[in-house]
Amino acid sequence: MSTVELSEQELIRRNSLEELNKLGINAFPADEYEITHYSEDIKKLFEEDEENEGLKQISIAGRIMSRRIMGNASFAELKDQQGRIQVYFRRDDICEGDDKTMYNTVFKKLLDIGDIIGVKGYVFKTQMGEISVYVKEFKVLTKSLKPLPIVKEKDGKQYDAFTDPEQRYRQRYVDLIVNDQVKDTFLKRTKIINTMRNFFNEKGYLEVETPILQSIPGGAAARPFITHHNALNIPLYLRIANELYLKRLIVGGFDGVYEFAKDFRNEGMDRTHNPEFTVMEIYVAYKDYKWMMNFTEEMIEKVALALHGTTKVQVGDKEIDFKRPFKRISMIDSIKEFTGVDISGMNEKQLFEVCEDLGVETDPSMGKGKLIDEIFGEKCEGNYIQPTFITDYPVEMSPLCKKHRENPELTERFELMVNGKELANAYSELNDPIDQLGRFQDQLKLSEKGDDEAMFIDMDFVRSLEYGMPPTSGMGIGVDRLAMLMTNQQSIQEVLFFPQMKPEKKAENDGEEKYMELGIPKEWVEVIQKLGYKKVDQLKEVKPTKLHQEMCGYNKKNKLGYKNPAQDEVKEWLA
RNA sequence: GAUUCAGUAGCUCAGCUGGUAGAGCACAUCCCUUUUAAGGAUGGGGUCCUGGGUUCGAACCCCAGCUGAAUCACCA
Repeated sequence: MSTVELSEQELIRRNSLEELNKLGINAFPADEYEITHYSEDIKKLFEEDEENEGLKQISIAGRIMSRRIMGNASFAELKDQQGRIQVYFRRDDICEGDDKTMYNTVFKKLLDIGDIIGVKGYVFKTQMGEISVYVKEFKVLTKSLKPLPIVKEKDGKQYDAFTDPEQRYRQRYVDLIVNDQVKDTFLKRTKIINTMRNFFNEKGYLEVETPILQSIPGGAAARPFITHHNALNIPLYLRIANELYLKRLIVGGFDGVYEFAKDFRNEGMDRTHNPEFTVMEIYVAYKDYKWMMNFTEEMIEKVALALHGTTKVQVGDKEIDFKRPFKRISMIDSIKEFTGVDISGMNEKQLFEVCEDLGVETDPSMGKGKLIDEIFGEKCEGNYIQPTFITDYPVEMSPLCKKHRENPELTERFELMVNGKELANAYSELNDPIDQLGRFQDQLKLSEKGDDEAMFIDMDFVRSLEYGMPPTSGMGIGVDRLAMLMTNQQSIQEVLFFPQMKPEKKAENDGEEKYMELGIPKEWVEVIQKLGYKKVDQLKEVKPTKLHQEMCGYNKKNKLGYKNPAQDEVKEWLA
């Protein structure tokens, strides 16, 4: 990077780095630094027993988050993995002899907020009553060259918070450094996943991995991302679901399999959709969707308890209670409840009329299932704030789901609605290969009719069913959305470390060489670009005298100390 | 994709009706002290998102674009 592009504060830090080197201090040392304690543990241990022998000699490391520098004693705040702790530097303790460089120069002048240091010393309590580390010795572990946003806090209120969403998501590392509450969300996310994983493992179910690159993107209805395999010379798709692979494993004889899967869908992005997202899918043999409802309830209740110690979770301005059992209602009953219309047994034409009456928008490509789904989505879905199982979906909507044991127009399917949105989806899995093939073919017809999200046919999956899949129930749950609910975040970006963003646009400069070809000295190229002439072509349009003046002016203003070019030289470059 | 709002110092944000670019924190220099959003004084720091236009004059008005956010649409 050229020096003209650096801010004043960055230049000062680079300068400090050089000064450290001159003092023989490596600002990026290679050797291990021993850590005996972390910040929060120290505070806890000291609270319990101020005479704790283990705290008389400790070694910690972390990032400097604030400094209060005084004459011969200073305070700083170190941030480590657990949190923050104050450290106390005294000149004459750090520098025992006459040489006070380590304190006066290294600590006071050459270190900055953001630098990572290691500290050895003992724990004590200051006059102000704050548990702190008395520094006997410190070591520079990493110099930070960019200034951090400064966030101050008092009584839980933040001052000058680092809030710009774009910067927070693009530079999540900065977000994590300065915004302590962000880390907490992600710790909870992991805790959610671990709770589920332990729950499954205790039941003896097997965690598996299935292909992400698939030649047929099956198992759901969505537009896939396409890529290409060179050696095989075939298109491959990033998976939109892993369902069909997990069921193949049930065929293969595993009675319970699950996967925390990244899926990819090439669709719109908004507060609840990211192109890559995490879904947990689980399949258990010899069970049905009723069993799965109980299982799902139990799992979610466990997650809430693990996170909050209670089943009640605050989400926005609502309190959601994940205590078992959840309410259960069939889709048809739900529609009856919210619209007063009983749609059972209606044909496509009648359903179109119902939609018209209710003011639900339709289009001619819609089939029965889609119409019912549309009514439900418009009129019912948003009403389910407390966890509710919606059961028995129309057969057209669910090509992988077993027909209802009592009504062949319906399927044995449920979705779990929470806070007005779908959270989980489950079936008694369709295991009749003939029925399955027929449903796939119906999907193909839909796709020919113009439905671009109808499913692809996976003949190998049908073949696997022909060998026989035991009756099985499967469930999928959106992990990101579960994390949003459980951590009270309104945006999926807040529960993904690195949400998808548009690429940062780079200012398109012509390369240095192009300028130098014109005879412009290297040192001046930066200046000319900084003046706004990012392309060589732009130079052709500017008067040499003007450019000459601008260059000399810049040189003077920024005290670069370059030798100004003669006007004739400038004229020659532009000739 | 549509609409609305926003983009000014490293960060958070002011900037009136178009007239010399501002504050707090951070940074630098000096003084002082077991301080905690903790001191005091002084100072440096800007492509006012980009490109056009209107104007004697644009951070401000107009047009186009870029980036982000919210709502809607599409999409589970």
